[in-house]
Amino acid sequence: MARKESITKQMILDVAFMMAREEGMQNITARRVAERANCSTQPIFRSFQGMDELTDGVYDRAVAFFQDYYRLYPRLEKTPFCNLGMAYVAFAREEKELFRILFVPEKPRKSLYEILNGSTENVKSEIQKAAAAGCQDPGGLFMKIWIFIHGAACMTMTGDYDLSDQETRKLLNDVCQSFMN
Amino acid sequence: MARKESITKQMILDVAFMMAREEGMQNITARRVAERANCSTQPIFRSFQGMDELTDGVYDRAVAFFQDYYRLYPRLEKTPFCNLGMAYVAFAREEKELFRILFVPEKPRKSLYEILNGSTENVKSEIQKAAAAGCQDPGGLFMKIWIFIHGAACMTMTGDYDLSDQETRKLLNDVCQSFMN
DNA sequence: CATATAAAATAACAAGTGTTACAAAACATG
DNA sequence: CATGTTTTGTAACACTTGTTATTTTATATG
Repeated sequence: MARKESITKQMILDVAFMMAREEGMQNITARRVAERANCSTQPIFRSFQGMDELTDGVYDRAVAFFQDYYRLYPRLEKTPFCNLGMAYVAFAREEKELFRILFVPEKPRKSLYEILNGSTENVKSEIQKAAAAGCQDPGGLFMKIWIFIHGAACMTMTGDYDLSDQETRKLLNDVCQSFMN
Repeated sequence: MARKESITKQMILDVAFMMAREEGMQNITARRVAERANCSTQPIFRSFQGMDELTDGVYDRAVAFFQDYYRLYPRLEKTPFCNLGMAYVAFAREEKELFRILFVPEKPRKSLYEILNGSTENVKSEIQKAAAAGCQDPGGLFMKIWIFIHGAACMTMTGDYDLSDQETRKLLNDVCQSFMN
């Protein structure tokens, strides 16, 4: 009785998300999304109320993407903090635009902690492990480490920090050691 | 023999810099600058080849502004590192847009180190003091502290870190202590 | 004072934006 | 197969951007 849908909401979100990943959120425009989806701008505005709703969807995908990235990142380090640090810095290096969208946003959406709380239940439990292992004030310890990791990652994103995984590993281990005492 | 210039290059730069300070670089447009300068867009394009040249000038002013800010910031702390940290975090809190322009830029201009080298000759000399005071590898120490400070400042800019000066002071002292051992 | 000349204002152009009105096309059901 | 309904494409509107052509304005010098 009616025409078959050929450009789905998912397809549009896929295209827009890839564009955000490659060029950043501010370069997403209706016509450019349409071009990359090989269609006119019409299917976009059928699936979304407006460009804001589309970029909101892209943002949500970025959150999920990071959480998957972190969940699947190999845990090769000695402590959960170092694992978190290695993954976070690697994300900043490999996904600069997404890192900016998520962790240095111009318009605040979710806070760092909201994003991480979807990913770091394991980390939180590991904080308790650290506490059980004799560390007093594990919350303060986590804050310090997190600030350090965030600094290294932000500098990685901008190119002001460019160490190898091996060097980063050593740095994180050193710093964690320093903070534990 | 000719009309007197009433809108100078300096006036335009002043206006554009204040706009960058309040709303960020990406909101600087020819017409908005003209409006705040109470003139048409014509004097802008007489003084500058194009908007890029104007924003370059704004960036240079931002660099100088930070360097002045840092030079004049009171030195109340026990170590030069803590002084640097307090000033840097305060700048991130009080000048969020300028901090973003300078230290989390989308298009890289000057690196962190280039900007600081205009401000931190004192810091560099203090590193040598630290070395003389018995610290081995003062360069590595400075890097760790700088990463930490940068993390705290970036989180301050985005609102993910919001501690009082007193709490920040304690945190910096703790962390410096940790790194020194 | 008249005038030449530089500066500023006006107004336009071309390009790009979000968004929407309308026409064309495709397809499931009668 | 015809038809009605939904999706898609086309084309436009209103707006904003950088930039420039042209006109108006002010002023230092003759």
